[in-house]
Amino acid sequence: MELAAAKLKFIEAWGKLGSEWGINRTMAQVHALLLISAEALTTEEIMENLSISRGNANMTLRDLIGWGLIEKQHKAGERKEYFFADKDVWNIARQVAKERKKRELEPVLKVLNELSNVAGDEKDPEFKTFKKSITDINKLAVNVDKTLETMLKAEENWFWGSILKVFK
Amino acid sequence: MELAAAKLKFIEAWGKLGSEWGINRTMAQVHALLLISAEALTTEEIMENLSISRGNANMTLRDLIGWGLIEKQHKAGERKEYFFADKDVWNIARQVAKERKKRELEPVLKVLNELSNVAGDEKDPEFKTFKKSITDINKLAVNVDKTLETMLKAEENWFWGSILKVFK
DNA sequence: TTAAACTTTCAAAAATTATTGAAAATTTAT
DNA sequence: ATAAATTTTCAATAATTTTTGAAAGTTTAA
Repeated sequence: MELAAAKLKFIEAWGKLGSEWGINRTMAQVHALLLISAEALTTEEIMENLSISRGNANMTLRDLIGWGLIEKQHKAGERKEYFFADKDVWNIARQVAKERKKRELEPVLKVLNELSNVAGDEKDPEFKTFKKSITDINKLAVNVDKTLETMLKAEENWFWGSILKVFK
Repeated sequence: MELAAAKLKFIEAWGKLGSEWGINRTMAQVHALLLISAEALTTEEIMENLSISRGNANMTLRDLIGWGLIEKQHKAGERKEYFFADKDVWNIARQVAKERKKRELEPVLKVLNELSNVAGDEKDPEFKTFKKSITDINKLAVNVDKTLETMLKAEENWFWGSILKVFK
């Protein structure tokens, strides 16, 4: 396969994966494009490459900066902005984990905590079932949260070394 | 907070979480409803409880069965079908992990593997960057895959015990 | 059989989400 | 200051996803 075809295929696959996990397809594609670009690209180049509008490119790039996945660069003597992706895959994984933990896991943990304290009749099967499900989900969520917390602090080798060694 | 209000709040939170992770909101809500129901429910009851149409309820229930999260039950002397959710949260987590691994991770691993074999000019920075990104992502994905594989086979206590002990 | 009870299907409609593109805003060089 | 280059905004439009609801299909009891 040619490099150009391979790039297209990767951009498509990354976009699909993103959309299956609740991340805007275009955002994932722009990220993919920058991930496999040796050089930083301009908004113009990204627009052309992915056939998207200026407005879309601008908003998507802003979001990607918000996720901590890309950064703006400036070239000496040039007006326009260049965009460059962090290529360290472990950094990327941590950054995504960090953002999703903050945006999605933490709010749910908060709700689960509130719901853990609902008072009711211990003889009522409906109450008992509710309470048990909430408590169990809460425990699982806390474990996931702790593991992510560890991952955020860890070096890649140490993290996978620890996990895979124990599981071998 | 009243049990009724707490149930509503949980259904809403579970639905929101689902939609943020690429799972249809209604599907997550039906799952939530059954998770906190002591008794199996009929399609009719689910429709009323969540204010959704018969068609929607039917399709959603079929999908949930496809995900292995709920099952049909029949009551002696009754025509209609009842639906009941597995309440074991560790089973649920494994089931979701298993399905998403199969549906989403494995196809991506396949593509990454193909892309790992793209030939090109080692002197070309574009080729080198592409190759390195793909190789690194591939390694990460393989590690995730192995960890999920272990999780699928593991008992809850053993799994979290191993992870959290190492990380303490 | 027949018919009532119940479930499934799917084209059309509604709701949601993503994208466009042109105008407004901003920045920079002169 | 002026104007060209560039970026940002956002109302309108398009695309996608979800939901509806009524008709068709199936099952069961008598």
